[in-house]
Amino acid sequence: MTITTTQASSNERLLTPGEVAALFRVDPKTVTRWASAGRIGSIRTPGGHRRFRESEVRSMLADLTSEATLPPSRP
Amino acid sequence: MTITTTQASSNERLLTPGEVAALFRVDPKTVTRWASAGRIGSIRTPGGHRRFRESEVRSMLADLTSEATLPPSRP
DNA sequence: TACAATTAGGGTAATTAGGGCT
DNA sequence: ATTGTCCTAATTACCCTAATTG
Repeated sequence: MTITTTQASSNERLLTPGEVAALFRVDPKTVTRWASAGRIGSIRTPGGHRRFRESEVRSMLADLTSEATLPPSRP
Repeated sequence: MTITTTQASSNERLLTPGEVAALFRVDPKTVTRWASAGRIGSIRTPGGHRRFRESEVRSMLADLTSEATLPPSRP
């Protein structure tokens, strides 16, 4: 099952640095550093504050779930 | 408009390696080894640091507790 | 306009990753 | 075989003030 939420960027829900930080269990400053380093896409408000695409954040969380790929059981 | 949050694992509370280590009374490095060996699920921050699901950790702790509390239960 | 909360910056501690070793 | 400790490099957390947000 592949939920391909291909939403236009206009309808995309945006998250604040604090919300993203809560999801990753990190400090909001850390999310800012990710954006500065280009590790996560960001949109700037006219005042300079960052906003993040919810779909991108969720996919990052889901993708990094499994650490060690469990090999299939030996028959 | 009612958005039924279909978030499988994203809104799960996460714990840091140090927090998990404190709960198990082990060194944080040991928790890292568990993750590398696939004995415990882990999520990676974009920077490479690991986060662990609180529910999974609690479940593992419950198993330890029952093992330490209950006498050998198999006839 | 004023207000409380959040964020952007910059600097300095504290954790963590990774490997190797006992 | 699993855990603990030592090391370095990298990432993250907490301190501050000023600006933006809603």
